[in-house]
Amino acid sequence: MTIDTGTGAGSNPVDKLEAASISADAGFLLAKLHAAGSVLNNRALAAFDLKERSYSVLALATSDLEPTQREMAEFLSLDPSQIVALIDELEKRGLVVRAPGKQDRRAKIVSATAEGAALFRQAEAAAEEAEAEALAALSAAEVGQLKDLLRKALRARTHVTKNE
Amino acid sequence: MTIDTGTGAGSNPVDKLEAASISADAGFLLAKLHAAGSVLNNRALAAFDLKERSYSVLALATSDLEPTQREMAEFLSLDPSQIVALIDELEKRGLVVRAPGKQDRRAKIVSATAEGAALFRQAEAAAEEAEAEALAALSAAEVGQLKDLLRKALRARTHVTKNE
DNA sequence: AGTAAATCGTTGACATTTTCAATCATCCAT
DNA sequence: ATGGATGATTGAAAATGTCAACGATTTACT
Repeated sequence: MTIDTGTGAGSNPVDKLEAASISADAGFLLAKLHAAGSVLNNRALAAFDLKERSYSVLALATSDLEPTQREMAEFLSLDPSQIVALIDELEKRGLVVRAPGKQDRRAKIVSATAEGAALFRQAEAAAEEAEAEALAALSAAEVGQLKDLLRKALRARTHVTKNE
Repeated sequence: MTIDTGTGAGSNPVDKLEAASISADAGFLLAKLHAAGSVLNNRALAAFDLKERSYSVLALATSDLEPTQREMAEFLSLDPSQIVALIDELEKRGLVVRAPGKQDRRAKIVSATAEGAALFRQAEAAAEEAEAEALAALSAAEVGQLKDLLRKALRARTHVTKNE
């Protein structure tokens, strides 16, 4: 695997745009790093027939938190109907199962099968590699700082919904 | 100094999922904050009939950097054909114009009209407010840190394209 | 207990966004 | 000059996002 770091000599002609005012925008920087990371993530996960979406659902199902579909939807900022499709797919592959909620039988608790958990562990390792690659320019300490800042920014989030 | 936000009163039932391993993933945190920020951004920009996408294009057009469409596409991590549509729209509204490239007449340099620049300045103010809201939990110093880390992570980026 | 309102998952329709191949015009190297 | 690259554009196909409606439950109220 050759990591083609071209930045040395070439000085991409696009770099000039970094002088634009929008480069100072946190949302823009966030979007860009997220986009770059997604590519690497999806590339790594493709080996397991997963995408970021299904991977994150599988991650929640593998935890012992007994998440319901609705909780997943909210946590992942997805529409509940999207969760349905993702779980249908994972269930068809025998990676997760739906069980009725204990106190609320409308709800469905999604949990990973043994296979699902095993696949997740492998995928997780690949995802961690991808993350390392995406953040290669940062030291371990800086990665920690970055995560802390992101978490802190998110924590106070007053549950932003799209409407209203 | 422990800033124990949140858990006191509401304690959303979804918060339990934060214990999932995926919460430690930088890509996931990035995605989540980006999603939350986008909602606020788009909400703020709607007042000017702009979305994040058209806003960022307008931002580049307003700069004196004379970006071509291809440069915009690469800089914004968008497909060139998407840029076409965005600029068609902005041009129809009289906010930007296309001019043939100086050395390369295939290329088209996009620049804002006076109206476009004026609209951008207003929209920019609104976007800054939205950003402040999205990052309200961070101090000014922390916002600066966050931006620095994001920029640093992006700088070394070896121009990741989707296909190999 | 009985009823009305709210919630969960699901489905299906529709809009928006992404992705990609094909095309024309222009540029660049030989 | 000719052939191979590159920039913009178009259009089609696939993937995603959004939303309203529905049956099955739960919850709140009387």
